[in-house]
Amino acid sequence: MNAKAERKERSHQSILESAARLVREKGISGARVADVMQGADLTVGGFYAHFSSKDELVDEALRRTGAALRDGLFARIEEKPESARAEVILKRYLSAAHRDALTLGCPLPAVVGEISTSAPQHGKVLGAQIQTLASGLAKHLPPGSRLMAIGLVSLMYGGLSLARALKGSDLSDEVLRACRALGVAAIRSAQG
Amino acid sequence: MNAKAERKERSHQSILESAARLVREKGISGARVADVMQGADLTVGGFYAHFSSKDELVDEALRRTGAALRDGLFARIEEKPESARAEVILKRYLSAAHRDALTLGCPLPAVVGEISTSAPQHGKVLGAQIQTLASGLAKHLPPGSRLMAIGLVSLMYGGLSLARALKGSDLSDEVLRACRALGVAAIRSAQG
DNA sequence: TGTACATCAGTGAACGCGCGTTCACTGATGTAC
DNA sequence: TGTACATCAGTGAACGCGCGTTCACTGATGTAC
Repeated sequence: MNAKAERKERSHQSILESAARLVREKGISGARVADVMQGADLTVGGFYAHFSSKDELVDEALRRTGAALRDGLFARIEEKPESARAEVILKRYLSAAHRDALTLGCPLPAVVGEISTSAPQHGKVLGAQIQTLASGLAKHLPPGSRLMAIGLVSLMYGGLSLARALKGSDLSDEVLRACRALGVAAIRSAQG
Repeated sequence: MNAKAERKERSHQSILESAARLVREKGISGARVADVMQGADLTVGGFYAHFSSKDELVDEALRRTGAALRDGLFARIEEKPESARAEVILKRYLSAAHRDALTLGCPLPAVVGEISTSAPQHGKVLGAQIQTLASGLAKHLPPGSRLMAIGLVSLMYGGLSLARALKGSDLSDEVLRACRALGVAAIRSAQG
């Protein structure tokens, strides 16, 4: 029970990574089980040896993409001067690079809209991810800025989401620019 | 060709209204043709006497919901003192009532996420709606506030979208409150 | 160590259901004379 | 005005396809003795 279990674990991770990519790019309903398996170099039938349902996979994929997003946003943030950190996080999130990297980065734009018509557990998972993200951002704002962090997360999500939906038009770039300006002004005024 | 044409026109409007309701509530893919027709007290088969495809219906529904949203947001806004107007619009949009009125109000939360995987024309229509909304808001901000208006629209959309996705949790109300605070601060600082 | 059997991840096809679209038909409204 | 025919919005069933899930089977890995 060694090589066999290891191989299975590798497959499990491949499936999750493939699902994470597809969920970010096409949302929950857009991430078809057959496509997920193909992305992991496997065939559909084997899926249920790893997950009891698509919904279970989606829950895990949401947690994984949330963690990956935070890793990226907060990476090496201690290297920046303390007062610049929140601004750096905001600008990383609201960058053209992040908008264009569909299979990486934030899953929220693809996922939030279909949450209320999908399995209720997904809403719980998403809520937890958003809380965690806001808390992470709040650490780089003055004490007592919990609500401000939530507002900034909403602004970031809203901007990225619209920018992706409008991708290819001038408006898409303007949205990113406008949200960065609005966010930066808010952060600076909070820092007094 | 009178009573007949009138009846057809009434049906046409019923179908559009039904589609507008369903698109706001469940998004594009969630607004099934059969359900739309049922909502208009008609049966599926008759649909294609009115629209050549579901995509054509969706385009018209998006335009209609956009116009209805603006009507609501900007209604009787001249009755308010000039300096309070932008704030009133922001608060109308980011209200719990608007969050809870799924079949009325803004279609963006249900629709934006699936735009990039749906018919390209829908993206065009949506872009135009967003432009128009931002322009309408800009009229109630100091001259030259186009970018600020775009940022505010992004914030409003982001907040409402998250609040609807998180509906039922405390976080949902906090999101609305946080976005109102952030938006109000931005408007006031723009007004100097 | 070798041999017979057990396990189980992965395959590929099938099943059932939902959805957009099509189509033969109906019956009320309208037109021709 | 009345009568025979034409039109066409709306019906209800069927079609085709996509998708989640199931299932009989395979073959490599592991276990018992």
